[in-house]
Amino acid sequence: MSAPPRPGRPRSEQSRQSVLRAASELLREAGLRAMTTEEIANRSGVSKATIYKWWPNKYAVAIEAFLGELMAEAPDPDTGSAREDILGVIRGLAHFYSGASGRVFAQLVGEGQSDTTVAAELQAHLVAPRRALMRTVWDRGVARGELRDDVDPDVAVDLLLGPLLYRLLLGHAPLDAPAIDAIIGSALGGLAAERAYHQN
Amino acid sequence: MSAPPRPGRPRSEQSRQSVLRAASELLREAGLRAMTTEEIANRSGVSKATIYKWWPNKYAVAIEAFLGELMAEAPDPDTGSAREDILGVIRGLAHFYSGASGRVFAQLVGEGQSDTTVAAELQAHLVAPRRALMRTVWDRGVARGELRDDVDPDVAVDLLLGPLLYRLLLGHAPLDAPAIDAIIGSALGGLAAERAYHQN
Amino acid sequence: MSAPPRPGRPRSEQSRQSVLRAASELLREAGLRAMTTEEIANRSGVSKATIYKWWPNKYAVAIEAFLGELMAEAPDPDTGSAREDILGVIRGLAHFYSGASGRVFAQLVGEGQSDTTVAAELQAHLVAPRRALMRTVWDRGVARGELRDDVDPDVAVDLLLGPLLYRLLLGHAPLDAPAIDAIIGSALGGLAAERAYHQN
Amino acid sequence: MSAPPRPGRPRSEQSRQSVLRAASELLREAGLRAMTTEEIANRSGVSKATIYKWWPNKYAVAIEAFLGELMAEAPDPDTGSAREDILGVIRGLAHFYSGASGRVFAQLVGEGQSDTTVAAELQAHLVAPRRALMRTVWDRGVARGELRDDVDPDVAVDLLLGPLLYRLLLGHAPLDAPAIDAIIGSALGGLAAERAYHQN
DNA sequence: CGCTAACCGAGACGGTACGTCCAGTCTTGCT
DNA sequence: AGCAAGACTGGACGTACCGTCTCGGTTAGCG
Repeated sequence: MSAPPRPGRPRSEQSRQSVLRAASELLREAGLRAMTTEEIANRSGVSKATIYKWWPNKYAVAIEAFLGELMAEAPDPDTGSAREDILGVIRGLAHFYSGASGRVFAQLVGEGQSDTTVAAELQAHLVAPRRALMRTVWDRGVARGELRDDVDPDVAVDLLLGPLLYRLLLGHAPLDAPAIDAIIGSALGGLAAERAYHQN
Repeated sequence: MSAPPRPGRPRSEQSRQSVLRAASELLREAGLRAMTTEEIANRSGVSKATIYKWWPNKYAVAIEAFLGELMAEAPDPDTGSAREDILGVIRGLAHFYSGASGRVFAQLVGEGQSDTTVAAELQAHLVAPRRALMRTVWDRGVARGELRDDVDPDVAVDLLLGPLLYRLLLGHAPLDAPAIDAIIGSALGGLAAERAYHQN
Repeated sequence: MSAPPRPGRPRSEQSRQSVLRAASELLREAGLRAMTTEEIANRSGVSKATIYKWWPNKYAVAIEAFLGELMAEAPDPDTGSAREDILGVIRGLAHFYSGASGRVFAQLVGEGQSDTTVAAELQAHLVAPRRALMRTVWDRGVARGELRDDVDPDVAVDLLLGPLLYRLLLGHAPLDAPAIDAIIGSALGGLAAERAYHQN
Repeated sequence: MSAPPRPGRPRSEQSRQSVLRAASELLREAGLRAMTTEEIANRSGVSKATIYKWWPNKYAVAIEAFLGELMAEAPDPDTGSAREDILGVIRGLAHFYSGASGRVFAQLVGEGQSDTTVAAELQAHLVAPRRALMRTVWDRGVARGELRDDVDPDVAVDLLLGPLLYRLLLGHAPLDAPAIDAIIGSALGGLAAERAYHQN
């Protein structure tokens, strides 16, 4: 049931948490790049050697700290209406992106462009789960006949989430409630004037 | 009309080009982060002091080098069909994103998450022009009655470009031709099963 | 008579010997400075905590390991001739200095320059006994009238042993048999051309 | 005549001196082992990177700092008497060994036991010159008939200098004036009771 | 045609963070 | 109690890169 008692002094849970807490604060105060391992060590009272023993570099710490904060996964709203479900998920996401966490997330994505490890971690822990949730919502809507069954689900998810990321990372326009509603509305309704226009 | 003739030796055009060429090579070979000013100086035969005299830091060099390569702006296809115009523009963009330039662009966007200056330069020189082009195409489609006139053009552009950026930056799915066509097809046709479903 | 039986598990003699044996090997293979407590622990199968429980630091382990190897003290030759006695002692010493033990000894002396404890241990266990032996030989020679009775015995011992240490520690010349004989011969005979020259 | 003007900014002589001065102070205050490169950088106002550019490690800095302090080489007394010449040189040396410089020198010799580079530097700059001076004095004494011509000069020098080093490094007895005189007196006069005793 | 201002290559420099290493201590649970 | 295993603090190490700063030498174009 519990972990097999391994010999030797066990890893200090308190140290782990102090490090993650300190990293979390620094991420908000200074940002990912400006945060230094040294400062994490100072704030947390945990020595640099210990930090490097458990994490390969500050980005790994940042990701774990960031994930720890998200606590619970975003819940599946399941309102009975595909449109409302989608809006629910996306609004939650937009709210997350708009706050301090959004900046940190964006910086992690940025780092991921040059650091494969960061990208993989992000993919596994932050991107995939959200795509999966959206996929669940999508499949339900299709099953109920509210959403098109001739659209590749991956494409559909990209169409719903892509614009948010685009705004978060390029920052050319806000991510407020009206914007979200307009984006989702247009994604569902389509951009072409005539339905017949679509013939893929 | 032309530059007022200033006293003293004029800036060396050859140095400028050597630097940009060297930076360009390094961007492809090593990536944005791994590229060092020192190495640009070595390869170009231009001293670090001169580089710092004309550019504030290596990111400015990278952006200028990167822009110089793009040469001509993407042209407006203007085929007579809004759908074809959009496909033309997006296919060109996807091709660009899929190559080596795409990686560099992604790294620049990544850097922009922590560096306001980089973000602003990207916005001005790489993001805005493309949005503008897409906007032109969009407006023409609306005028011809092929595209909806009740959708905010900014939202429409986000819907068309967002999924591409999403795939480029998160890398969860490819950016090949079939994917592009599916994305654009779905964006135009909408995700909802019934047109009436849309009522924004 | 025997040790008072203390409560609890007694110190493991086997651990002690494993540590000393491992330290001994490492001293020869890597030298005093490069030898780490960690490695002693690994090789000996004795934990670092146990090592630090019984020795204050790695130098103490090194000294004890080193002493253990010397086993028997150098014997007093007592040949009947002071000259031969001196040569016997010094030759033994030179032989010892010339081998691997000599390097270790030199490194310990080196460490003693910055670490008082090491210096004191060396003094007590390695330097004093040899000086004492040499002093015994000296006194016997004086008593027999072979050696001068107007020379401070400490000075005499320094004169006989000093050149050896000098060669060991500065390494400017070898410590082979002819060199030893020449040194002792000159020390006994004196450097001045005329005996009368000496008038201290 | 002067150095050929090499391109680039010349090495800062001021930095060099600041580093050496700071190292010198620290050697006296803290000793060789306790002195850190970091602290040299702080005191001197010279960055660590610059220090590591010009010296491979703190021991190289220490040696250069130490040598710089010795300024002039010890002069050849040349009094006309070999005995007086020897006494002059040795007394100067003993005085040097007895002071703060002596401790530093001893620590350097100690370090030299584990670090070949340090040993070589010491040999070249501190040991060899003194042996050379002593050799000069020796040869003159031999030429004048005051010193024995049947003793290997290297052995003679070892006999004169060895006991000093021995006392410096093992610290079993002082290096004061009477000790010096006794040592040199005995070295010249020899330890054997009868001159005939010597027959090497 | 020579003056002079601005250019430029070479490379030293201060600063800052990095990631590593080792000494020595502390904490488990087993023997 | 002793002990193996191994986590932990503290602090120095040497490296790397950034952006600034001298040097000496070069190169327009004005006077």
